[in-house]
Amino acid sequence: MKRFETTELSLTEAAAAFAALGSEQRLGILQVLVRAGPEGLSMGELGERSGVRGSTLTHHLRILTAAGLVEQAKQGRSIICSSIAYDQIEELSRFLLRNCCEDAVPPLVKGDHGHG
Amino acid sequence: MKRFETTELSLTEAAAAFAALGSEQRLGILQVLVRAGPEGLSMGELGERSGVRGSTLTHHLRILTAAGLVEQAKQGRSIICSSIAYDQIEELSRFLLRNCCEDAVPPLVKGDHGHG
DNA sequence: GCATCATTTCGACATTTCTAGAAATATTGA
DNA sequence: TCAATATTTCTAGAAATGTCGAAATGATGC
Repeated sequence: MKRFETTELSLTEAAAAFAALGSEQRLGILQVLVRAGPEGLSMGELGERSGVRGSTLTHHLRILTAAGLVEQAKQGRSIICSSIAYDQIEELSRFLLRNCCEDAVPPLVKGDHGHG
Repeated sequence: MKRFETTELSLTEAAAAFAALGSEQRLGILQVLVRAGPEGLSMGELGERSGVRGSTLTHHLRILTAAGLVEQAKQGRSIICSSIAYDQIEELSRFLLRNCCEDAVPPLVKGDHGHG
């Protein structure tokens, strides 16, 4: 999957992003990156802090980057990973609630049931 | 997993909730429920609108309710399902960004990188 | 009790995802 | 070029998940 623009997420893209978050191991990895802040960490450092290393770490990072949740940039012989969850989360939340109540029974107006 | 209180989500609970959302099929089901609004739909009606029926639908609904995203209530010989994603989404977003930058290098103050 | 309708449980099979070791690639410095 | 470091690709077995039909459960009305 390619990186997301400001354009709306498709069902397929959103499901992939949620699936990426839906693993304790990957959520832990992302948490380490969120804690590390925008400067990011190398794969090696990330592996040490998260407890996931080598090919397994590569595997999970591929999924997280494909989902648009993490960015990777080459720097010397390291790969620096940093969370870009900040942008994605909002988009995913929007996705979940969009079209809310569109098919509800007539007396109920779109968005009019008090959940914010 | 039991229903969530206002208490903070654990890593395990959050991962389960995201995993529940991480299937195109379940996301479609949830979308139908969100569109239907708070009144909800019976399993049968939900099956027709989502295109997922019988034991497969039961299977996915079990996952969605366990994740705290859908509620089920018996009514006559039907089971009425309704989305409670409204509450859960906020909690999940909070989960993803919590502890942000906590481990960042000193010059950077917690939360101070302009994505907020 | 019996027939019917709505939904779930069970069991089997197909598919996907996870994990990890070994080999491969790429960068750096001597 | 060689050795060391950092990471990825390849491969395959193990584990989890998804799908579906058939039988089972449970509610309703006659």
